[in-house]
Amino acid sequence: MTDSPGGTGTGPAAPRRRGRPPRASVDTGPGTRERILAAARAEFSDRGYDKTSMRGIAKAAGVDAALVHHYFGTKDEVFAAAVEVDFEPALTLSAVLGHDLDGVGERLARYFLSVWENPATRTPLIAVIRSALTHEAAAKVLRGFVLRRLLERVAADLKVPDPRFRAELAASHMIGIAIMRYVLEVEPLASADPESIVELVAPTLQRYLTEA
Amino acid sequence: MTDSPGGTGTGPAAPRRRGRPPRASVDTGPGTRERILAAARAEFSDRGYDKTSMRGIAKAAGVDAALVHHYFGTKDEVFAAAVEVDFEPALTLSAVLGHDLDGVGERLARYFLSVWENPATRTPLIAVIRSALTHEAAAKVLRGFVLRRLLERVAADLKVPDPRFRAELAASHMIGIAIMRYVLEVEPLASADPESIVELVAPTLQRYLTEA
DNA sequence: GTCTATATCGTGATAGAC
DNA sequence: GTCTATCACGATATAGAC
Repeated sequence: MTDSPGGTGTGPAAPRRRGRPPRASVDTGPGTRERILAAARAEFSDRGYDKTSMRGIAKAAGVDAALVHHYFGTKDEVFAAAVEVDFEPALTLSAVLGHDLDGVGERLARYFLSVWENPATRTPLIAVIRSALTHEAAAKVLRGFVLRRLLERVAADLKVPDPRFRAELAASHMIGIAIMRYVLEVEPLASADPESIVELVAPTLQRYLTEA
Repeated sequence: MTDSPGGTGTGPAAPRRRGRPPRASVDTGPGTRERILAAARAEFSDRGYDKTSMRGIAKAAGVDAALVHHYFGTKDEVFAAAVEVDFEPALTLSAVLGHDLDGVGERLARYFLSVWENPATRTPLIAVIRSALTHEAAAKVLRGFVLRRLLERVAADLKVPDPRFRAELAASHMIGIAIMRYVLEVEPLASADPESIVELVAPTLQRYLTEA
């Protein structure tokens, strides 16, 4: 059984490579992979998971559709790679929660807006939120990563009854703002000065997170 | 012209109704049309616009797919008919905003939760929200109807600077709560007692809508 | 490594039999 | 009124030529 390349010579004995790793490992192309990822992020962010097609990603990246499959495999894997945001929130969150809880509302509001005002971090976040309401994989990302890890971290430092509940109320407000301002782009919220939002929202967060 | 039922007696003279309107007015079926609408609401609510198919609606309603087309025409029309909520918000809103702005935060929070706790009103709302982030027609419904008409009505009564902005901040919080509690079903928010939510959220709304 | 060609499926919508 | 049959289209994914 199992042809060894040499064999007896009876057939053409096309030497079928045996040990070749299944997925392209060398990655010679210049920035092809990165271009595809950037295009995927933009597409998922603009259209959400379902309405984004592999063809559309490929066209936006200027490559062939089969290449996307070649690099990432299935569509779900493209999505996962596209929204995988590398910033480590634990670090920055420590600075936000910081030493005491005085002024945590304002620091949190400002941190939240800074993340969303920066296009590099905003794009994958919009992609996740847009897709989370209709696609289960995206919902898992939102629930598991953003909410679980962030909320647990925040709730751990609170000194109020039902800290998890308080943290979720704060999060619900920020998610609502993100949707209306960055996804739905409802005016005048969409064009409002970030500082004017901080000014009004900070006391709310402060109350949820600290006031008994 | 036009046969009178008695006639001359030549035929069996089955008395054909004369004024019969073109589209099934009598609705002979038990509640076929209503069953389709209910199934459509459920499907749109569970899956969002894009992932809901005419075939799926038909199967859930126990009818043929072509019937859905026959009754409603296009998929967009089915959606429009399914989410068209008949409650007149202007009336109830008047009671919420009421005479003075004292306690408007609590009345608004309680009204908001009562609408979402009632399955009859919740289902089409979830359908709209689920679809709004990916489907333009649904976004139009949310933007134009819910936000425009409700927000304008609320903002008109406020006595603060930037009333529209204030009303949107309040709305963003309620939308965020609706998404986390009813769509994503994040715990413990999803199972929390409505009154405990009112208790914490009411002061926030009150401040946004009244405090200078 | 890159792309052409294609297999397979599900979609919305329509025409027409009964 | 209800359903069968079908069209035209776009989707994911794969096989294989160069």
